[in-house]
Amino acid sequence: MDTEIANLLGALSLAVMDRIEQGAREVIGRGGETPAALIVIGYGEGMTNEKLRRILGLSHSGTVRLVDRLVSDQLVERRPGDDAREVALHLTPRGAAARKELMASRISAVASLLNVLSPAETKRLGTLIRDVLMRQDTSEMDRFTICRMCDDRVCTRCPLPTAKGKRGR
Amino acid sequence: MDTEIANLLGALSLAVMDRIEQGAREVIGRGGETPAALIVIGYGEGMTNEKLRRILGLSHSGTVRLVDRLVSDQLVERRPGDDAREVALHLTPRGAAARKELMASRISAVASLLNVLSPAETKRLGTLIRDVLMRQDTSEMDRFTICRMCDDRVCTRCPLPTAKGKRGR
DNA sequence: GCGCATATATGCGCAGCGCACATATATTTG
DNA sequence: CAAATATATGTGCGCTGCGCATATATGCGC
Repeated sequence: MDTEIANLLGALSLAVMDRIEQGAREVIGRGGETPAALIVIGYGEGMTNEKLRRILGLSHSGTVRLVDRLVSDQLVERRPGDDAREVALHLTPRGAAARKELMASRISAVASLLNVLSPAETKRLGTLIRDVLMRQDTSEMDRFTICRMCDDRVCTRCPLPTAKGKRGR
Repeated sequence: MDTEIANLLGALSLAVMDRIEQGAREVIGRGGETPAALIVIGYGEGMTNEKLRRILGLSHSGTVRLVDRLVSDQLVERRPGDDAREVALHLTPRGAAARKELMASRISAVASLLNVLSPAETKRLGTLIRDVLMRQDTSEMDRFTICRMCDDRVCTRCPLPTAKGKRGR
């Protein structure tokens, strides 16, 4: 049955995200969309509050307060944007370091679940996951949303259609 | 690279959980571990607060307040347990209906991502996911935790070692 | 300049959760 | 059997994460 496989993927995804979120909380001491925000801000220089908001799927105020937390944790700083209405978000050195640690923690959390497969099985699984992602009908923003925790040092060929999922534009 | 595949699984898992959580919030108007709690309570009659706490990975008080919410939403009722210290949690008719809707929403959310694969590909993916889960080194409680959103009408042969993952015991 | 859209910030409140503590019932031990 | 201990639940309090409504500042078209 197809639903049985959907159920299995749901269970695996839950296990994966549990581990990712736990690791993220250990690294930066924050939960919710805060770790994703740190990663997204690092994709490009000068991410704005508004773009971040759309990628994370939060409200305006929620995003402002999230950035407040990142600023007070000295991981991010607000600089004036080219457009004087905008705030350009930049990682501090501490923020860049935390971001790297965050992504490493995420990869290692997933890998620890995955390393029970043989290399051949892993490769087959990778191909299938790539196919699933490649064939999704995603808007530009959807792609950034799905990729909001992705490790851009590792994801050199993002399968999502028509974008690399790497730039904060 | 192995880490590349880990990254892809992380991205897919995030997409899957985003959709599951959004659907759950639409069905019962609550987030966090509340939907999982409703599903877990439905696995068996007389789930206790303490067992629930361990499965969901929450604190005592967090669990009590979570159950308070379910009770005030008239989805769950507290009955005296066999052991007079325990509270036996039971779904109300409304709770059982919400639970079914919750699980259906979850399956359909995952299936909508998965239906881009051919039947043969889907089957291969199912086999690989089953292998990943089957080979995990999980404690008894880990299994309930991983299965805390599983649809017991669909998951007739849970791959997790040494248990069916179906009973609330 | 004026009206409107865009981007950010703030006041306020709620959901979800943990810590510390209190209470009630079982279980073990002397 | 009584006392100490373990187990299960409930409560006061506060924090994090977030949304709604509103206010302010800047850009853009006319």
